[in-house]
Parts: sequence; C-alpha cells; structure tokens
Amino acid sequence: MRIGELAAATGVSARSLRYYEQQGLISSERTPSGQRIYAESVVSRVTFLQRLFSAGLSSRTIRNLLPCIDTPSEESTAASLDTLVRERDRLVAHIDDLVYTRGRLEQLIEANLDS
Amino acid sequence: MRIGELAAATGVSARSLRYYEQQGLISSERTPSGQRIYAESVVSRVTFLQRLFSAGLSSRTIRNLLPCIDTPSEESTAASLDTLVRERDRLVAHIDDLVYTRGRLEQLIEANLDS
DNA sequence: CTTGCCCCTGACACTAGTGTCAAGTTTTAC
DNA sequence: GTAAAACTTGACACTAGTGTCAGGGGCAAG
Repeated sequence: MRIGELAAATGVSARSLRYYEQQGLISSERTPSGQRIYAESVVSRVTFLQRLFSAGLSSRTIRNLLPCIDTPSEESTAASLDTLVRERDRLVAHIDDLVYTRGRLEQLIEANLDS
Repeated sequence: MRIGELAAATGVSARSLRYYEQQGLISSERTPSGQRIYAESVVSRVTFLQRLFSAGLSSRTIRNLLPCIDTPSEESTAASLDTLVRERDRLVAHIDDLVYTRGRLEQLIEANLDS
C-alpha cells in the first residue's frame, strides 16, 4: 500500500508517516522510482505508535522499546525491556494523578451546580 | 511572599510564575518598586495550576474556567462551567485511553518476560 | 557604602510533532 | 498522449511552556 492509503487507513497524515520513518519507527519498501510501499502490518503498528504518542512517549523512547515489540523474548531486548517497564510505571503514576485531578474537577462541577 | 519564596514553596520556577501571571492565571500585589508580593493562598492555586497543566489543559482553557474556581455558584460562570464539564469529559476519555494503553504495555512486558 | 542576593523586563532558544508550501517526478485515468 | 492526482525531498512555521541571558534596580548585613 502507498503512503496515501496508509494515511487514510490510520488517520495519520502522510507528513507524520514520513516523520515516523525518519525516526526509525516504521519502515517501508521503495518502488524503483522511490515511492514508499508499506506492508499491511504497518497499519496496526502506526495505530499503536499513535497510542504511545498519546500516552506521552517521545519518538526516542518509542524507538528504545521497539525490540520488545518486534522481537519479543530475545536477549537483545534487555535495555528495551527496561525502558518498557519504566514507561509502564510512569504511565501508572500519571493515570493515578489524572484520576485525582478528575476528582478535583468533579468537586468543582458540583460546587458550581447549586445555582 | 516574594516570587522566590513562592517558587520554593511550589517547586515552580520564577520564570513560570511570571508567565502564569502574564496569562492571567495568578495575580500579585506590587511593592512601590515593582516587586511582586503574593498572598498565601496563591500557593495552592499554583499547585492546582500545575495539576491542570499536567492534565493537558492549556493556559487559555484554564483561564476560561477560572470563574468556577474563584467565584463558584454565580451566574457569570455559565460559559466557565461549560468549559469545566467539557474538560472533565475530555479527561475521563483520556484516562480510559491511557488505561487501555497500560494494558497493552503490560501484555508486552509479559511477552518479553519468558526469556 | 559596598557587597551580595534577590528582583525587574525583554529577548531569544529549545523541543517535538505537525502543517504547509515549493519544485520536481511518477502514476493513473481518460 | 495528456491531464489530474499522488508521490518525492527540503525547508520553514507554529505552538506553548520553559530555560537562560542581558542589563538594570532594590534591599539588607557587614
């Protein structure tokens, strides 16, 4: 599939897809003339990348844990697994914080509802 | 209290405190020479601001809901309350998304642990 | 009075992902 | 074969909160 199709399939702009490739997060074949050709599996990869971005991971951090995604259960993923666990912990802490904030907002809504 | 003390008390840089004031999120008295003097109550305000920033609210959005914070239960907060509810909903959706992402990361950790 | 520390404003830099434009090439459709 | 649509690289802009530096003023302790 070409970049326009991938963009349509994932909702990610072609600009961003090229950026992801530049950051080493996705890969593509090239036609003889240089146009990118993506495997079908890249769709779910891009979706997952979006999810990680939305969770606040940087492209650098994501690149660090790619071995855990691409070749699970191999020795070469020691540092990758470390990054993965660290990001999970960071995410858990952030969720806890957001849940508390949600409570604060709901208190505020209640206090403003008795009008 | 002066800006250095407020910075120490909140862990927010003086630079950021001046920025918050510029954005209309906090206010201060001034000494005749122009130095900022903060009320004690600004400490908790700044702490809450940090919380909202960390939840992804922009300073513009925060300013919109300040009426709900400063003068709860008044008519003038109709638009403010609307913003508040909208942000609460956005936050709830985001938390749900992050919880799902946490599950994905934990699946990934598990898949990489059987080495 | 002077030393040292704190404060003031204004300006510029940085990050990091994305938008957008330009100029040129390739593919597709008629 | 020609026109439209899609692709290429490269470059520059933007956001928004923060860091940092410059050049100047304020104020307390010695």
